[in-house]
Amino acid sequence: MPELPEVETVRRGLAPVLEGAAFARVHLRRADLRKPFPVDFVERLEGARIKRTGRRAKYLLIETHDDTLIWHLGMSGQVRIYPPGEPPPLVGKHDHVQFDLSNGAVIVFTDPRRFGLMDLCPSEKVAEHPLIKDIGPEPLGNAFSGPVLAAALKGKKVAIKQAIIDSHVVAGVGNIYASESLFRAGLSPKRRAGTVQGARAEKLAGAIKSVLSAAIEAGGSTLKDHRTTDGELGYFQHSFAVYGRTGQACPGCDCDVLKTKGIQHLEQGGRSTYYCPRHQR
DNA sequence: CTTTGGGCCTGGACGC
DNA sequence: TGCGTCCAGGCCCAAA
Repeated sequence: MPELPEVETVRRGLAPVLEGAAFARVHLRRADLRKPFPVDFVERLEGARIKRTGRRAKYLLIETHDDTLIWHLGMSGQVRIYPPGEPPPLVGKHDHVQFDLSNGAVIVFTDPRRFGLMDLCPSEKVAEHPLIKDIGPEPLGNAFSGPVLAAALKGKKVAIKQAIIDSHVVAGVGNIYASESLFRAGLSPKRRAGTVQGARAEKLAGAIKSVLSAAIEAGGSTLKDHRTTDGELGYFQHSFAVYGRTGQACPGCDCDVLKTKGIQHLEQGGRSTYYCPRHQR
């Protein structure tokens, strides 16, 4: 499911409910998702007070005094908050984890495809965690800029589309926002990554920032699975310029769909890419 | 070192 | 209605 904007949307929903509360009970309904849960997962969390919520790339970071819960939503993960006083939810087939909080709220993690994962890590060591340590800069942070992106792309022979979904290059950009960013930057997804330097890198870095920021403001994009923690749909999918719009008119140029072919679809590294060949070079 | 491809899972859409 | 096939927002890891 989720790329950076969807995970950030979930984090923003969780923050006011989690911060300052403690995990009262943790219900684990299976031993593993993509990876096994730590054997002492429940006992380490129960009773722990939550100091803050964070996010690194597509990982949610739920920081308690001792441990930080590192939580990935995978492809199909959803997080739902049931406020205090709501009747306890029925346990669904794919509801794998439930957190009962000291403030009475209940958090349920549902993940049909089970590509999500949870791990625990001493809070002071999160940056060195194997899942986290090699991730590139946060695209919305000051550490990400045209020159930084250019340096990461230098010498790369893969297509720029594949380069920007590589988490070592920049954190949190997945398949949808890669297409959308390249559209905003006017760059062809097929262009060799190493040729994106100087002004082109500047433009692409700016495009990544702008599209991710806009998507967060819209509560993310809901294609199938993504929901906010209230169960609401995101609505940025209505703002897609190219993703999933094969054959439709390009919103960035005046190409006549009857004469040209409009938005095109191609496959790169086994993933779908969408772009306008006239608008993007 | 970089790049590619397989694998992990389920469910929904589609064609017959 | 039922069955098979294909596709999906991620990412790890082995192999080339």
